Amino acid sequence: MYWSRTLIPTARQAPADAQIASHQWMIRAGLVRQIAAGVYDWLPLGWRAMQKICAIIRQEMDATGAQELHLPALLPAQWWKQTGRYADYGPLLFKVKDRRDTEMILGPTHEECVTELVKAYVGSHKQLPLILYQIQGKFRDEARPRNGLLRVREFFMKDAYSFHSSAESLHETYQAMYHAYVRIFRRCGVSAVAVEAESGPIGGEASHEFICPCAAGEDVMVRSEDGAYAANLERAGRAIFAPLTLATAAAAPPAPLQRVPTPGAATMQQVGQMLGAPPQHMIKTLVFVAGKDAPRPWVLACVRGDHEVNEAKLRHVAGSVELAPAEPARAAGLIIGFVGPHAANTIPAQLVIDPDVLALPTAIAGGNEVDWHVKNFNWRHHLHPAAAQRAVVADIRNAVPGDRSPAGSPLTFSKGIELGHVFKLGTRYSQALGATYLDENQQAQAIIMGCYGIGPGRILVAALETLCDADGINWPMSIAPYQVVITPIQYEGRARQVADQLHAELVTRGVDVLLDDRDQRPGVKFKDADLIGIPLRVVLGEKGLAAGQAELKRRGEKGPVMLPLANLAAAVDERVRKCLAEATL
RNA sequence: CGGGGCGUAGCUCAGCUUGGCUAGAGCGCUUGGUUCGGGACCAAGAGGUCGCAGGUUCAAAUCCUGUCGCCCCGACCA
Repeated sequence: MYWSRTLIPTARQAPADAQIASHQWMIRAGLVRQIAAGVYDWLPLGWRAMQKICAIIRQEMDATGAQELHLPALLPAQWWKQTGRYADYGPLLFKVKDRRDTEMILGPTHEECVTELVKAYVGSHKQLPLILYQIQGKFRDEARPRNGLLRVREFFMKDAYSFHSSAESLHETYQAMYHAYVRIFRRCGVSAVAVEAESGPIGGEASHEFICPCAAGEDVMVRSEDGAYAANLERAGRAIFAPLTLATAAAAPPAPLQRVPTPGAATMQQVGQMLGAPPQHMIKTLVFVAGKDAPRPWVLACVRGDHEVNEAKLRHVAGSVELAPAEPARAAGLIIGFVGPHAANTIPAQLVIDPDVLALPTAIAGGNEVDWHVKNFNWRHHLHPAAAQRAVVADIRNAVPGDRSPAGSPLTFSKGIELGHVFKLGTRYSQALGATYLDENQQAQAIIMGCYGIGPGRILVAALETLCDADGINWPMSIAPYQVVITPIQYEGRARQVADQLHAELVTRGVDVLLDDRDQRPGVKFKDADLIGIPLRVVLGEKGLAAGQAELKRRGEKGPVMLPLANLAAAVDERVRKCLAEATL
């Protein structure tokens, strides 16, 4: 490709709106253009990189025996209501109506769609296992798109879905996908750490996330110093030393609950300041409702004042829960902001108590009346037997620095970008939608499923976040929009002749090459080449040509190497292959 | 959804407090010339519904009201 015929709008300045490095470089290098919050044009250069990433994903998916297909973005809302995800996704789901008022959605993911497909055509165990995948646009009506291309409303996604007649078969495919993912990220030149994850609203039983460590990431991963444990924050477990029960909790010398006024102080910080006590000595009690059908029972989650309730962990012990709306809770006597565990003495609520907060012999807690807290709370003395009987002690808080892994190694916390996610879904979707097969005994069984997602756009963002330098992008050879840029110092005479010929030969050899034929000063061409980050640059200058030589320089390395003009294309081609091979190792 | 900030040329921004001539600068763009190994210089140009609507006023980029959009923090989130 000749540069003068491309659309590569490089810019000296990034727009003020672009905050993170990847976003700034993407715009300065002319990869994308923003259209609306979380909506972007992919310009030719960015689209080439994206296609390279997708090609690698396709190769690795195909190698696992998966088959690519294409599914619509526009989907009937009906399917989503059937699986319950219409409600679960809530406002995150893009909803549209057609002219006949039929409710449709723009798919954020395609479990329903692909399950309906398989339901229609797969009826026998002999047709299983089956792996299907798609790479296409998906939609989410994000509350707040942000961080450039990291959190957007329309995005590309590779989603693979597997269908099985046994848990063993699912496990086999899960492992195959896991290893394919490791290869994909390595080939794309981005680092990725596999961490245990919650499967979230998508449902299912086992799950790993692949996270690229970098400061701009929105995910928190938790790893143990011994390297044996890695999980995301939502999932991360911790070692509980000397576990307590309500019966063995510390019994402080009996002291009556002392009411203390805390006008307007509904947060731990406010209460702590007002009473001059650190949050570690306070009990935070959050009100949840459980189940789906009214009357939904109350669940009171208690953690230490300086800790955060982890809803996923809470669900493991209390089932499906969500934060209670303030008004109904207040009507029931649970004054949000001033709730204490002893509310369970008078209200039939289940207490779920984190071990750390149970270890407090005497604590400050909500007073169960507006603008009042209590001092001297003790679990043994101030909880009635009935309430204590309903109570459960379990790890329900987020891990924090200072915690140890389940095996006892200190935990470290770092940020990262979620690049991919693999799930064992089980039969959640097949059951909801009636996708069954006949087994050897002619019995109908729900198909067992797995699903495996990768965000190609996030791979690109991760590459930019981790590989750029002061001059611009430094693409890995494998996903660079062009592999080689030819830069004649002046595009005329001998240099032009050599440049044209090298370009033609490289094209013939299948090398992605860009020839900077613009009438620009050398400085401009060098700056632009560095900015858009082409891995190999061939410079044709007067002196070199006179000596029968061209310069070959690797982006990011100091000096060039001189190559003879004879067999120049072959030498460049070989260098490209070498770089590609290194990435595949 | 709560809090904060911002909308003036393709990009970065000034002008707004205290209303008043033809709305400015740098970068980018066009034309001509001189240049040519790391974002050149000179000269001449093109380019604007000052986000939109309404209001106040003799007069609005500037003041008032509403509205739309974008960014950041939080809440939320396969």
